Amino acid sequence: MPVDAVFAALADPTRRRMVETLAGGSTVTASGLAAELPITRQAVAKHLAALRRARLVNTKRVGRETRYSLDAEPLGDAARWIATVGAEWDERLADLGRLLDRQSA
Amino acid sequence: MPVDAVFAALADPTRRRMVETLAGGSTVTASGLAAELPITRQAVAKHLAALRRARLVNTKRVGRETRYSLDAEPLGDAARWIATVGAEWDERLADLGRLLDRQSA
DNA sequence: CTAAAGTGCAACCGGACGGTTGCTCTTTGA
DNA sequence: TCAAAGAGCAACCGTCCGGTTGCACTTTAG
Repeated sequence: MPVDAVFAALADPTRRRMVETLAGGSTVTASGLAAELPITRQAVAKHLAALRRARLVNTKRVGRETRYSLDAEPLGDAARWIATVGAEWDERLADLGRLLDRQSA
Repeated sequence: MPVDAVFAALADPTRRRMVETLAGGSTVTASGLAAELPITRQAVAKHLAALRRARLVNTKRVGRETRYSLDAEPLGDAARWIATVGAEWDERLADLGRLLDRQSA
């Protein structure tokens, strides 16, 4: 299941911060990203690999640097799962509400 | 950050399946859940503990059994994060964000 | 009263994870 | 041309995770 990798990727705060940075539409390199974070460039590269595993990020080699950009489509899959489960929950609440209305009348 | 625990909880397929089961509104015990899964009762208990850490599940002790029920509210937090970062990318995610804002108001 | 059911706690195991250091390779710019 | 920049690969370390077994405790049912 690809949604596994998406939720796993989003579970790490460093990775979420990276996604937030990329959300503006900017492309970034591992070294550039590491300059703004308290971790090593290699650690950043590992996080970016996890995001790439979740298809949340695209890579493009330009000369000696690798530029990463966001692909938000897998986010839709995760959101869809949440919305589905939540819909059943809301349906249950709707049922409970109708029951209470009937009993109070 | 509580959203850490939510995404981490949803990253495991067994845990997502449990949430789907609970989404119907039913309450369940660790033993009852283990009967339908290919894992031990103790493993189920650990998964339920992870869901409880994410506030996705409520516990209620009744006699000798512990009954678990779903609390979908933290799902809204996760969905809201996704909708925020993905709003510029996907109009559907923007719609989800507006929906969540309306429901929380 | 006693045995079974349901739970909780603790220890253990293999593997994945976050992070580091060290090295090599390619590309670029002065 | 040659050193610096950017990246990739590999090994290592401590910790967490999913899962198991074993045991003790409480509650229920016959």
